Amino acid sequence: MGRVTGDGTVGKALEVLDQVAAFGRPVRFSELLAKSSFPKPTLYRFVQTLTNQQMLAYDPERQTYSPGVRLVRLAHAAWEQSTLAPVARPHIDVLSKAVGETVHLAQLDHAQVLYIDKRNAGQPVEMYSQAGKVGPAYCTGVGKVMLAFLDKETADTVIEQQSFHVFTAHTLDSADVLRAELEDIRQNGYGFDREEHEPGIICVAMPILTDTGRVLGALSVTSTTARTNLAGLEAFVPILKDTAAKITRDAQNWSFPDYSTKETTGI
Amino acid sequence: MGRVTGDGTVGKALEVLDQVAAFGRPVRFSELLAKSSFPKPTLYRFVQTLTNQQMLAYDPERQTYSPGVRLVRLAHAAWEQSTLAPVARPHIDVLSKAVGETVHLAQLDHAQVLYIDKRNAGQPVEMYSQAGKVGPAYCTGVGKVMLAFLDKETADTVIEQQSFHVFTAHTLDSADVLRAELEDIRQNGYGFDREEHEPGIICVAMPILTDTGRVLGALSVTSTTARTNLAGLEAFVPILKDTAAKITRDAQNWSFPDYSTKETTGI
DNA sequence: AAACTAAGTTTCAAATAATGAAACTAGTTT
DNA sequence: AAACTAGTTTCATTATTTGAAACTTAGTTT
Repeated sequence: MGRVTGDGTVGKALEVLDQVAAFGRPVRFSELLAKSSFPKPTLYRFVQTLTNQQMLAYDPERQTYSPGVRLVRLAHAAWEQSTLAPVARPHIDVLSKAVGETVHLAQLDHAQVLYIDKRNAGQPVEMYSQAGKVGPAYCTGVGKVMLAFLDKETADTVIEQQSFHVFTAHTLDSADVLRAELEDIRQNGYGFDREEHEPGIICVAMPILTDTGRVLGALSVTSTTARTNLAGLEAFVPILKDTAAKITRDAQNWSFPDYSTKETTGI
Repeated sequence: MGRVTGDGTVGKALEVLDQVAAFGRPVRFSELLAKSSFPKPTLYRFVQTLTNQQMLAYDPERQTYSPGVRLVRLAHAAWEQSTLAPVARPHIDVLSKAVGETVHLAQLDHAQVLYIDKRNAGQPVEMYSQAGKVGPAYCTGVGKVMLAFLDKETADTVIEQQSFHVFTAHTLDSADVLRAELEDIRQNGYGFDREEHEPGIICVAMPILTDTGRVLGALSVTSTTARTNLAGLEAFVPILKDTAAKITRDAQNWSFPDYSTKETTGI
């Protein structure tokens, strides 16, 4: 660990913010200190500053810090402006209704899959997976199809960063096995998750590419082995391909209004 | 508008981030410069740093900046840990099914309403599209019920910061009118939005308070004048009160696991 | 109750990073 | 080709950050 930060004070403060978020629960100053490479007073001042700025929230009762609400506000702007979500939304709605299964929209963030939208079709079952959640790239459908269409150099960098942690009996557990799988995906134009991340959970995934072949993101339809199988999911390939094409089209035509009138919005 | 930042370099950088988000669309460096109080090279370096850090995203084609994806990841952690959303989720699900109308969960952030969850009666969960959105406090149901139960000092500060922009013929347009309305709300224990923000849109709102009366957030059921009226919405008061009470209870019992095992999660 | 311990907070001189006027570069328009 | 605009770099000055050490609580042990 202890990666070089660069970007001066601001970079260091953001590193602290990431560390707090990485805990996944409210965390005490001393716990943070134990994991941090910063000396005590330095870390202390960063935490104070971030708390003042509402980037962290302090619970005086438990004496713990967690990521603050200001992030929620900022992220809404990010989601609307810097992700595929607003462009893809209407198409995902249609897709979701047509297939009657859970649909995910994801992008690549560093070496991880970042889920940016989701539709629970049928029953709103189990997991509250939400926009903003991250997952591994090497063992998810969306992750693999995005990796498959990256340029070689980027792909190598990203593959190197995969943990290849074995989640199930089907998890691809090395770069070599993964590379072979990616070659297959390039041939087909789409990919599967064969219970590689969670037992019983399978999906078909389709990359969303620009006209020039650059990876924008990926779509997937998820189901369970109890309800269907890979052949069943493969039936969704045409509609997935169609949806991806529409998102590509709209993403390229996407242009932002050049007036800055405050929205009168209705929630 | 040239408010003092404090918190040194980090505070200034975050001010820049807010400014970018405030545009609500991708923005050029020069546009940002025109609105910013920082000299050109200073602003330039902040924007560079924030872009390096993925807090901003740069579109080289259009030469514009927008809030970056790193925020989406961080906000997920904030949403799960520093808001009422995870505690309220199951209760809102129940409420939403029972009332068959749109349900909102909000908190107060500075002087604004921050929506942290939403259920669209018809469709299943459609997250993040609305979580993170901010709205005015003086002319929304959730805003007013939260203001009504703040301690006097905080309330005064917050009321002072309201714009009292007139959205509709029913918008409360001054601090005095608002204060009278808040008194009413304190009497009743709940409040309405009588088309104050958008024509045709009405809601009942219920505060979520701790045992000691501190404001945690607010719930609302929204509908349209085409479908119902205030009397119709008032029928939801008992179930709203019940839901709020359950959220209060769970929020107080809420305790985080003290192990930090990485989640094996299933998306 | 004194001594010990751990967690959190403050101090302050030294080290470092941020600052911004001015100058420069690369496009665009007159 | 001159004038203008947007974006970028330079560098001496200035201000902020840094962290070892000391201090303050609050909790625990002897």
